[in-house]
Amino acid sequence: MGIAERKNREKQALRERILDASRRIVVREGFAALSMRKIADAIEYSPATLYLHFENRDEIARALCTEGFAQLLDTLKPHLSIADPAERLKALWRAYVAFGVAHQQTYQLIFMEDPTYVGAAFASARDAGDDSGDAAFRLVADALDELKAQGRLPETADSEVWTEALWATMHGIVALRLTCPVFPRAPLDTVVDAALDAWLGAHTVRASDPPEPRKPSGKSSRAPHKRAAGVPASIAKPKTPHT
Amino acid sequence: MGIAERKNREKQALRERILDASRRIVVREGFAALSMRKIADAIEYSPATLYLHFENRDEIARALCTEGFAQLLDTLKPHLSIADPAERLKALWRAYVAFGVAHQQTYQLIFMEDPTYVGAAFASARDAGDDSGDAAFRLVADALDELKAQGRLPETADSEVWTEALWATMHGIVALRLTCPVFPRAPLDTVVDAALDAWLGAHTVRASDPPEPRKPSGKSSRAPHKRAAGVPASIAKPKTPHT
DNA sequence: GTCTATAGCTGGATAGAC
DNA sequence: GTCTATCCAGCTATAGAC
Repeated sequence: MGIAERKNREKQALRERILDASRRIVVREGFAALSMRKIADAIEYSPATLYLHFENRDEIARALCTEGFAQLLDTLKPHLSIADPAERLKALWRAYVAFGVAHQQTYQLIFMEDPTYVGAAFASARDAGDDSGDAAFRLVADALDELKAQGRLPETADSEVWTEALWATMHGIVALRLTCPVFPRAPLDTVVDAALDAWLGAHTVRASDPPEPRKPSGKSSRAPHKRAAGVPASIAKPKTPHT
Repeated sequence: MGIAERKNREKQALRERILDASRRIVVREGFAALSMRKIADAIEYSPATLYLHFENRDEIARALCTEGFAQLLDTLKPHLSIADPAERLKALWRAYVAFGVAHQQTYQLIFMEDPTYVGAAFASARDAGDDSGDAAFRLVADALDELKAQGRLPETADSEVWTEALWATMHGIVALRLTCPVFPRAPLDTVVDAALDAWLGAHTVRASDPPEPRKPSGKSSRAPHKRAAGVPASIAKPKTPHT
């Protein structure tokens, strides 16, 4: 069956060339500029040929999303080994923002273009046995749980909710940066770090601070909370139901 | 000059009809679906006529942005009279997010479409004597300063930076909501409130806490934002006693 | 001021020859 | 598998008649 295999390889190869060309176009000119004609030109095939490898333009777009999403996750991976959960989270989200800014068009394609694209990226990651989309979610939530266990986050913090909120924050920073010229006036890193500090505390690891004897009382024992070591009041304080 | 005035009025009226029709199209079908042909159809004029009132499609888009931006600011206005700065900020940002979700296409047009549009909205608000874009910025920053003065925010918090970070957070929530189907899993309000609590503290007013002595200079590194008497024209109700 | 008519372009997608 | 040729649709914008 050597012949069939070779043909298969060649087919795969062309598919790759199509995606390569598409990626280059998107990166250079943005997703709006991606047309079948342009791709065909770039790879020196006729437009009709593309349809033998992809059903339509959307399928190419989704393939690019999947790729880009995997690339993003790869970028984050190295930071997972950081022991301290707060530092780990900070490194992760800094890398996330850096990716978004460095790969504007890719980031935009994945998260800001067509709602079906993100879904596809998540789903196809799932299908690939590579549960990475949801896994990334869990990694953040787990780190938050670690922090909570160490008494460094309010007990009332729901790690699922916080995960989404953190994501929104970082996405917002990237998104505004890409589509809103008046943002930011401060250096981007400053804003990122301010946000991370607000969420996770401005502290470095406080080995000295013993995990606080958390009263299970839940209700705000309006504590003599020393606003310890740069921990923003907002975070250090237990949540009280607001009026 | 009654005749000239009537003609002028009629011209204005048609301009309005064009914008009305455009707005309806954008709201119903999204900005991408806005074409000169479609507008002309909707108002039962020929496409050519549109060019007598607007230079091109972009100018119509920018006009819609300006409108939408003003509408957004109007939505926020009522909350400016809230005395407690934390509560004021929470109300403002909740309203901001609510606007974004309720007027998806408008929000998207202003902040997520073309980078030049936001700029135009800000700028034309400025030209109208109505310094509202920047004013909104200042209102948030001022509220943060109040909080700081009351010792409810860490002294190291740069209110300019926090303003941008808060904006990014809320924008991220809206943006993800609009373009990312997997977000949020938790109810949207929950995420919004979690974010607001994280930034501003879950506390209600603590009258017992003595306002901390305020350092006049702070560490606001960037601009010499003097603007001392610069109370915003349109938005600034008698509120905000700023420093 | 308003219309008709149209130039001129870009695009997705397919039929049918080779 | 690949190409040529082509259909059809949509768009912006303008020229010139009325």
